Amino acid sequence: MGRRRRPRPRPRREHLLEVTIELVAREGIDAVTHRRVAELARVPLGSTTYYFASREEMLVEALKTFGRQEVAALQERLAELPARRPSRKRYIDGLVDFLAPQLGDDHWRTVAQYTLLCEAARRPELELVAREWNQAWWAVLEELFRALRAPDPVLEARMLLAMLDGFLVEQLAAPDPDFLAAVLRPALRRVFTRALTGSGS
Amino acid sequence: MGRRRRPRPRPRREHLLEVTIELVAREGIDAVTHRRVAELARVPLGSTTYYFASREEMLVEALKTFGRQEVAALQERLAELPARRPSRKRYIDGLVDFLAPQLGDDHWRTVAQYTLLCEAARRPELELVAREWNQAWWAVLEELFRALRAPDPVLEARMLLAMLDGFLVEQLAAPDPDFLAAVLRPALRRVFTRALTGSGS
DNA sequence: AACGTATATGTACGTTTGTACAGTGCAAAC
DNA sequence: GTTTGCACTGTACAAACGTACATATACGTT
Repeated sequence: MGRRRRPRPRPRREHLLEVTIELVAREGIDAVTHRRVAELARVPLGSTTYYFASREEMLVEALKTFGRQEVAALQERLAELPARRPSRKRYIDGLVDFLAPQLGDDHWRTVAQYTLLCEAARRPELELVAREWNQAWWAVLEELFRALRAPDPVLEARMLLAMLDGFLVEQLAAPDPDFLAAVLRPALRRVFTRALTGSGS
Repeated sequence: MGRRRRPRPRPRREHLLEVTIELVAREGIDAVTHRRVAELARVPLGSTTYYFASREEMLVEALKTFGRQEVAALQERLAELPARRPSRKRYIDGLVDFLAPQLGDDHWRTVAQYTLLCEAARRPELELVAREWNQAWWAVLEELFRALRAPDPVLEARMLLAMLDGFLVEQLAAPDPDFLAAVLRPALRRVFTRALTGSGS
């Protein structure tokens, strides 16, 4: 919680992990080599083998750390929605605001996120992080639908998360500048309206 | 006519592309090297440089071809749903049947699909294929909702595709054996019921 | 039979890669 | 003041890599 007032001395290791993730997102996993990471982090080559036993470990560690950071960020952001008597509109705006940066400035973080999921299909060590990430979101959305007195918050949450995932994945490849207004907001409106009326089997 | 040695009915190049995609899905893009591809395809190393100008070209070509194959497969499968007077149940079953293999035998194809999308975020050459894939699905689902007389087939289709994408991405990392019955089918039921009543803004 | 061309392959070369490791500096312990 | 231990780094090297290219083969044309 209490943030150190030292701006400089961030541990080397964490810095390397950050650079690695950025590299994964911007240039692909191929680009993650000891030398490239060292160059971007402005540390000597030896550092990369000092802090990590192998390239594999460096990469996996970076992905895990990143995934957990995203979960933490989500929960932190969640705390900013106190919402005693939540309105539907407020939640829609909240979600839109939450997703908006992912389509712009934080675009590369989204790329990293879904690259992580793809990689988790192949690497058992990443399965847990992927699962944690899903569950964090489910919890958030489930809570949300519960607060809105939706009849079936659990399924509702799973459906909404899937939809948001899908939208982000689509935007990965072919970003649409008008996506927020043209698609996301209407879609969310529809989801919330329906969830509240409880129509459907 | 074949002298004696013509066991290769399929052109070499296509075979290399298939092997490349399989490698991407099963071992990651890292694993795609000339030597590894040649080994798996059981062709001499020289072949890989003969058919492709560079590793880059081989990889991109493989991803593009794969993407287009998936689109073709989708439309082919679509033809098997003639459905003059479609019932809701029939479409649900159709979609479930269509997605089911992706979670089992064809799991690695799904991995390849979303790896392709991630890669398209970084490589402009892949943007078009990604877009084509999206549009093919939109067309299919839009048609579907239109046939069912849903009030807003366009938005409906976009929402459903996003949801399906999302579900598949989730299953990538942490496959749930009971996913079809426990999540997908109920979710689809709900989507279709709602779309037909037309509730929502 | 001789030739020409497209297809195909084995080998070799310069680079990049992961990683080991001997060495350096430096602060605390003695 | 010397020793010790540890955080750190520069260098070296075998292995793997992408790619060029000279050579070989197959086959239609002449």
